Amino acid sequence: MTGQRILIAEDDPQLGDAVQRGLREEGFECRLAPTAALFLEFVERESPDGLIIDIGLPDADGRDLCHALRARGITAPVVFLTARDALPDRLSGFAAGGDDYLTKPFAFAELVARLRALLRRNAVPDAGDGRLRVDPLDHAAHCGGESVPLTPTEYRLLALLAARGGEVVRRAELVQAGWPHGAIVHDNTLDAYIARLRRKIRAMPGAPELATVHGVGYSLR
Amino acid sequence: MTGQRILIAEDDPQLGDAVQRGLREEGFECRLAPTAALFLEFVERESPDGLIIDIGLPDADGRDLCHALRARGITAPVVFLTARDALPDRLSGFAAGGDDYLTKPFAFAELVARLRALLRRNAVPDAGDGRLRVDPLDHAAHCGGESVPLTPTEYRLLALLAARGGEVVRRAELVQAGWPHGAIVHDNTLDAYIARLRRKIRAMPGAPELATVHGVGYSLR
DNA sequence: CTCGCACGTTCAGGTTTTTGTCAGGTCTGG
DNA sequence: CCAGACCTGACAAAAACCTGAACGTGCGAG
Repeated sequence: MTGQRILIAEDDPQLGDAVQRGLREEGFECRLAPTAALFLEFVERESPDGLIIDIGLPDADGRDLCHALRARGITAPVVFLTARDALPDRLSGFAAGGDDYLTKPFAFAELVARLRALLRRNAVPDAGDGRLRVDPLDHAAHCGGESVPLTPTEYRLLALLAARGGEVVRRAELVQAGWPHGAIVHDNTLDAYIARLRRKIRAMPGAPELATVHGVGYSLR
Repeated sequence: MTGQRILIAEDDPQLGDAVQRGLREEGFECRLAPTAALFLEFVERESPDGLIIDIGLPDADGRDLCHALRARGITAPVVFLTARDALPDRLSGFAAGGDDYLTKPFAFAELVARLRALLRRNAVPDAGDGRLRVDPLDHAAHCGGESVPLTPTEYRLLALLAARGGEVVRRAELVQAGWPHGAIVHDNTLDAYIARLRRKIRAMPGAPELATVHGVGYSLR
């Protein structure tokens, strides 16, 4: 439920899917890239908070990929996944700029634990300047000096809106993010939550406005 | 890259010495503490850049020691060493606020690689000193002049909360930390312990509040 | 051995928070 | 001006949580 964004490079659809689903249940937002090329594209576009890279990708070695990321100034923590656990392999992973290394088969709980440990250390609180910040550490929205607590559903929705900056988020996307278990909710339910969020946000001075884009969705400025 | 100060808690003189010598060759400054009590003293006095802790110390569990460090606002990265590599052991290490976990016997080169990876991103996330201290040596909580004794389970829970400063700790994490042997406990059991902790904490003046974050977990302010 | 104590766990019940929905109104684009 | 989209206060059901009061177990003292 932290809403931190994780990007996964994994070509085995079964494993990739399992990891993705598991992380979502742990509250991460995540996205799967089956090739290094796609992965690079996503990284540039979405600047995720954490990266998981399978070393054996079809179109590149994961370590080379990591090296490329670091060369471009991307500093998000990297966890490598691999079938080979010989020592030289592990060392070359760290040398490439990785932060942790897990050997398949691994326990999913351990992946989560290690990822959390890395993210905890990487947390950069507060970009300041009037922007709205949704903080996974205290499950609240911050803006200016003020802050308001959020319920789980409110949190999921606002996190998505904030993650998109000022971009419009379609209603369907919001519904998917707010009710990840595929619950069926009346169309109106989203409206109601938007209203709640507006009221909470208004309580903070200098907070952005939750603007309606008629017939499409909402955006946060 | 040279001169980073590493503090090692290791009671086996042979292993401790080997690690110390090896790290010196890699250009670290380092110091060895054979007991938790000494380790705490050195940490306070020298504020090292990185910590290596053997979980099986003679006078305390290394995880409790780590808890205590985090509760005091010490944020230097921690690598655990241990002979046991069962999954619950590893998870409890991370839950204690550790950053990495190595199973003996380990390759020295890997220790260095992991330590370097951690130091590389030691951004010092700044811990808010909550004025509540948990002491692994007498298993008690201290605050202001007062102090309250804690039962083992209470200790594990409160230590995790204190280690996270004011951050929210998820229910699942608390259960994992409080019952590291994977015991199955009713959901309600955690509630009961929280209630007890609240009562004990309230007895101390100026103690932080154990706040509920509905649907997520608890936090200590 | 037996008692009392400390600790861990569970139960039942009451309280609070969250959630999904509705009804009735307002707004928007065509 | 109309239909459809949106807004919002209210509310009842559900979920989550709190707490006092047990119960069980292991252990040390007497």
